[in-house]
Amino acid sequence: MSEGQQRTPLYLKVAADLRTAITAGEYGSGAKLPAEDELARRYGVSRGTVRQALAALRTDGLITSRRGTRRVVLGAPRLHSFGELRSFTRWARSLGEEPGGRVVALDRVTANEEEAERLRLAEGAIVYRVRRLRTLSGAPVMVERTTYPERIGELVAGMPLDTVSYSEQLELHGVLFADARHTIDLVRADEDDSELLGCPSGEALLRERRHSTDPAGTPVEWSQDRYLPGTVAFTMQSSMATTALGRRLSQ
Amino acid sequence: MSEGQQRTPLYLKVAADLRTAITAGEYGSGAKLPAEDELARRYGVSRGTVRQALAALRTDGLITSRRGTRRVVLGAPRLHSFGELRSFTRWARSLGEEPGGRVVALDRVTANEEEAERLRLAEGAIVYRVRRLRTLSGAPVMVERTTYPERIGELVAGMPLDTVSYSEQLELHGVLFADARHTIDLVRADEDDSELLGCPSGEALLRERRHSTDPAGTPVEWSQDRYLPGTVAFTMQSSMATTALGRRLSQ
DNA sequence: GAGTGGTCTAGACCACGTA
DNA sequence: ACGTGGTCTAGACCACTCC
Repeated sequence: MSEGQQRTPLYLKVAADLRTAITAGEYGSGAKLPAEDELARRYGVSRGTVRQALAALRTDGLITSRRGTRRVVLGAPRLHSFGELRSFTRWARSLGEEPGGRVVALDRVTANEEEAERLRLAEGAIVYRVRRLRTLSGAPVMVERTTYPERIGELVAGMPLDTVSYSEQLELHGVLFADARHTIDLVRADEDDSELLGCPSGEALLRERRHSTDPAGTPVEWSQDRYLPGTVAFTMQSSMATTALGRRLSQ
Repeated sequence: MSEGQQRTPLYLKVAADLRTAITAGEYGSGAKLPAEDELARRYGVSRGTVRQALAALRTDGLITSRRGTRRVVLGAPRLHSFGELRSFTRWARSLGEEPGGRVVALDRVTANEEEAERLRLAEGAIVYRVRRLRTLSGAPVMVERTTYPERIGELVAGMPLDTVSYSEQLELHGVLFADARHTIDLVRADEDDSELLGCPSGEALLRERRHSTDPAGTPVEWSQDRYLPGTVAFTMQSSMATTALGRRLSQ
């Protein structure tokens, strides 16, 4: 018997069901969720599976939890999936905006010290540097400077210059993104930024630096994105239990 | 027999042990961790406990994981604990810097619309607005505007004006912080910011807005912090499995 | 095919909150 | 005292990777 269907884990189905129930307002903000045992009975699964589902909602910031009382609904979160976070294109689409992009430069070079370290390559290894201007409904929003290791850069270099989403294309080629580390701070626009974004040189920009790895832990991308003021805000959720967020001194 | 000792969960001990082993360099970046069964045997715990420990390292961005292969070490993360993230004082101390603060204004007022919504209070409820200048080793770094619900504001108002850490004092009074939602973007310094921070009016500042709740899900704080450029960077970790991070359009 | 992580179950005991 | 979530165990089966 062929089982063509992709099986979703049980706990994800439970989580999805609870998530829709919450966002549909079945539990108001501040309401109490049913007990774990009750949910287990209701969904016909074990308590462990329910706990796995609830943990997912917890890290999304949808609910609290503490020993001794029922879980409490915090409210709808409006955070983004990993895909929307990683891909400008997906993010734009999820907002109903029309994403655009234009490659400004694409170079095949030997990695400098920082690139080699970030991408965990030997010094002098080949990398591809891509600079792109990203637009939202035609208006310039962000300048993206990305360095790819050779294997992935080759794929990027082979794509048409007007490719809207590299991420999606790369995924079609089997390049998977699994983890990312982000740093957000403020920088001044240099001459290139100023020309591309149409802002004064020296203007403050919101900068996100992103270091992504595939499921095997191999670095696949090292990027530096600079956003015009007023175009973007980053949001995140942290909790006593799970925190993957920090604050650093600059540089 | 009295058991005076506070018991730490087993899985946290295992996680701490693995964390130190990793940061001590026992596993180089890119190295493979022992299998779950092996770790379970080594620590004398069940596989479930090992998995709980590994999950913690995963959300810290220390390791990857995928079906079929051993977990791979990504490297030392340098993210902060929830406490260090929430408290300017704790953060500063963890860097070896000397935190300071000065209360600029403390008002007992009726909540405006935004405050009422954020703190989930009825419109017209009493809140406390506190404005403080925060310093690092004497140098101005950040202006903090915080709104507290009445119950907590009363505690804050009763503290000496030179109290360095409200957070720690509040915890001593039994006020616990459990979850927080953060938004990071860029704003222009207004007259007050400019005077306190000693920067030109209109200067770009890095802004963090923070909305914290206690373990019961009750809002305890709504704060807006404005950092001088070049003093701070925010870092975070996201992964395909667990993402509590997003990107929004401004406002 | 062997090894490994992902999912799931069933049951136990404990720590905390509330009444 | 009781209900609830947090921790922990033991065992099962599956999906994936790599040899």
